[in-house]
Amino acid sequence: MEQSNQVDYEQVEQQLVEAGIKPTAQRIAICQYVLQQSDHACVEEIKRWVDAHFPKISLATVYNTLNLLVDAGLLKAVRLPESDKVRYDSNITTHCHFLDEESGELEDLDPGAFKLSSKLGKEYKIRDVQVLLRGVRR
Amino acid sequence: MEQSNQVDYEQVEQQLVEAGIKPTAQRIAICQYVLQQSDHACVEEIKRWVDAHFPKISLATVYNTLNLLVDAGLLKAVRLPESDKVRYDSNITTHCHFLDEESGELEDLDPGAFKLSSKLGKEYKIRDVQVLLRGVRR
DNA sequence: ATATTTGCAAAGCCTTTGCAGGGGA
DNA sequence: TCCCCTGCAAAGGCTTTGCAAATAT
Repeated sequence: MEQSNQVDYEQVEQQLVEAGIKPTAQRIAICQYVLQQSDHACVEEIKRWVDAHFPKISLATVYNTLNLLVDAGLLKAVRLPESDKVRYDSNITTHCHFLDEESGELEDLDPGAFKLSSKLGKEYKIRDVQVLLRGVRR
Repeated sequence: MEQSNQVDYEQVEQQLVEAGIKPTAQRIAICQYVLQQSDHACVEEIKRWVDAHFPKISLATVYNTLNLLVDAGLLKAVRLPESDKVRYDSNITTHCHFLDEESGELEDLDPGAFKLSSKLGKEYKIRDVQVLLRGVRR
């Protein structure tokens, strides 16, 4: 497991090109983790993974790349009130998060599990919806 | 306008006592703003207001007091992905926020304007719900 | 050859903390 | 008096930035 397989590599490379981002080796490495494998990872985790799978990379490059991906719309940045750390979510569809306040774990909820009905006036143009449920899971 | 009136003062003092917080002059000053007048203010704004209405206070005390209020449940901390700054919300009921991405303004939405229905399994014990709509308002 | 990207280190921003001095009960 | 609070300054954590060296086309 955790092998950097060829499929991921090429798929990610193509995603970058399509987004107008030059697919450097560092960026591809980061994307293999962040777009394909990780789940709400923070920079620290991303750096750790890349360090284990790529000869050498600087923290600054990790940050630069993640910002690039967010700006390109390939990734969403998520920030929880209790932490200074940004988490990165490759699920860019509108979905709902559940935060287990005991474990700190953040998970995606089944989109069918809830429904948000809005009766907002037409003056509101909604571009994104973020829903965070917090509690505990037994 | 912006007078520190007696009604606010006493009301806030009582809230603090009820929450088990010693009502010092600094804390009351902060609360007069943050519990009574401000709307999603950040520390910077709070400090500015208090400086204008109270002889002298340190930034550390502002932070300490806000954390105290949050821990006591009198205030909610809100953090938007695009900012490092925490905002403080005295509306502690479950409600929905709208962020105008052009002005950066955060407003409460009418609770009747939307509804969140959840069909989550019983293993989920929800303690809080945070909904943020983002977009523009014409 | 030329335009980008990388990497290091330093700086930046917001928030927290240690500790001495001060004030209220 | 005694305890808690305040305020300063320093530290802390995360992220960004400046700039020179390295890289790719």
